[in-house]
Amino acid sequence: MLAEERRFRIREILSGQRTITASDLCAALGVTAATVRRDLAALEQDGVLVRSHGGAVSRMSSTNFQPSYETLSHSHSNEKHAIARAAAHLVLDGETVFLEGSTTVFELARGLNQRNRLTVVTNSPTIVCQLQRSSGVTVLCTGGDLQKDTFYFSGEWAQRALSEIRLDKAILGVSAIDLSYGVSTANHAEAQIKKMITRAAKTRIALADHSKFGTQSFAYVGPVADIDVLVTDSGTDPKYIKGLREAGVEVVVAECQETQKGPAKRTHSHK
Amino acid sequence: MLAEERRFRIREILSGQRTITASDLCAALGVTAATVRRDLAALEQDGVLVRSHGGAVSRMSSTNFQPSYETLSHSHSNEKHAIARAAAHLVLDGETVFLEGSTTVFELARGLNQRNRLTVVTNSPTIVCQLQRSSGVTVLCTGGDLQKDTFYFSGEWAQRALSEIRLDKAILGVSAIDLSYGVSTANHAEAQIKKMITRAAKTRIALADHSKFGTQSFAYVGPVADIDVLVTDSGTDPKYIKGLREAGVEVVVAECQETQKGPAKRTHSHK
DNA sequence: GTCAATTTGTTTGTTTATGATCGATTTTGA
DNA sequence: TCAAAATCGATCATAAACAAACAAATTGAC
Repeated sequence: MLAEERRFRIREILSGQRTITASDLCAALGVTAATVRRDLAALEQDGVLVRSHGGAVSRMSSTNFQPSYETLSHSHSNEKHAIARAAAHLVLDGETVFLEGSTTVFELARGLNQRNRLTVVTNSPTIVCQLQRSSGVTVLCTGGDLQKDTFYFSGEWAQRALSEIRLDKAILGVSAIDLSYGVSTANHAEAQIKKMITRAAKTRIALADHSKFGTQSFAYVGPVADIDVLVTDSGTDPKYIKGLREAGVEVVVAECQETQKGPAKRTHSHK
Repeated sequence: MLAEERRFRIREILSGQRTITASDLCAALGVTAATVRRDLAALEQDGVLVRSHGGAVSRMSSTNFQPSYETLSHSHSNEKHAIARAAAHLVLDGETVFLEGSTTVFELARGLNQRNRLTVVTNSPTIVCQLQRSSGVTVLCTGGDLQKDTFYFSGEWAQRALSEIRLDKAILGVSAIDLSYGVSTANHAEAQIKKMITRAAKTRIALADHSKFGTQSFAYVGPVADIDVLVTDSGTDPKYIKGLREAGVEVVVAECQETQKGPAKRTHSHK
């Protein structure tokens, strides 16, 4: 086998999964650890991956494109997974959906890779990268100015793109939700974009884990009644769920399945 | 068997598979390794394939899993690095530049992370991700439809965004350049975008390693005179450089500086 | 036919890729 | 905290692939 072919295979594997161990690669490629290490070093030089003890992490599949998000995603990650999984069921093949950049929505995007005839519009480069190789998903991006803190696009180009489309569904992360004040967010530009997404979509799906409830943030987005479906986790206070349902919001409570991990094949996240 | 016939067979084989080993070709064509190597060298010069130790990788395989530009990034990486480094010097702090998605340009983007007051516009999500953490660089993205084969944005949104801006400099990867035919590319949408970038920029900088010269591709972009500065590597045939300069193009030849490699360095001047 | 130009095969020495070995380092588990 | 296990980086040996020079075969022109 050509060395180039081998490295291509490693890229392939890393496009399907975020991490890979060196010993797995030895087995998969039929070469010794020394060769695998050399390949990984070369690919790291190319910026394809980042090596870590025992294997490597993909740089192209974008979770580690955003350090701030990654640190965030560790907290409540079980809940986020459950919410993302539940919300993914609400997206049907053949639909056109907007995915707004946020950790939970990104989690959801990963689950859409195998879909067919799905059209995804997003303002998040991370989500674009995540879906780049899924052959069954058409990806559009609004473009715009990149916000360095939140890592998605806003500004005139993004707004105009949003003003020109109509979507079956929009999926939004929510950073603060309060029954009386409604939905709010820390960033003015983000609020503006969220408002426009809300206007463009027939069905508005909001994702919020239990820590977001009863909080208010700087920039107002809209009343809770603007939300059609809200997906949250089982840790949410029932009074919020009741209040939302009274306001006409369909609430989906995602159950965290398998609380204890079995023979976990997780990569170590220590630094 | 005629040499021409043999090389055609190699092209045929490579249209069906992404890689081929030299020994397989010896067996398939009934010639010695020396002849195969000569054929591969000729086909590489034509831009049909890229040689790698033990065989060659097709450059035409867009049917394949990954965009070829990503696959090829490691071959010629020395030249690409040199070109990217030289081109980065042409970008000055305070300017507004367009970076068009291609491996070499991506390489360049990595070198811009430390800049100050730089504004980068791009149609490549990869470049967006590359520059996301650089505090001194403002990033804008055209948005648009994501091309699954080449991995950048095109389409109406991208075109309109480009029609509304004026840039100090545009940096474009070139996939095929011929003195008489001009610049061309394999993809119609890409050609369209390249034309618009050319129109929007005051100074047009093209990056092309030596393998791109003397080749033609499907979609016409424009005459070589549209290029203001062309950066290439030292492996380019002087006749092309002379021709470009006669056409009014400023040509920069990037020298591959010998890096950490050992002392045994010999200069075998290619042709 | 001869002769020159081209192409192909062969030889030779060099370079590259790979696997094995050996300490050094890191991780893991007690 | 320590010790065992795994992984790493560096180095070396070997075999394959390489470039270059040369020789042999082929081709085409005269």
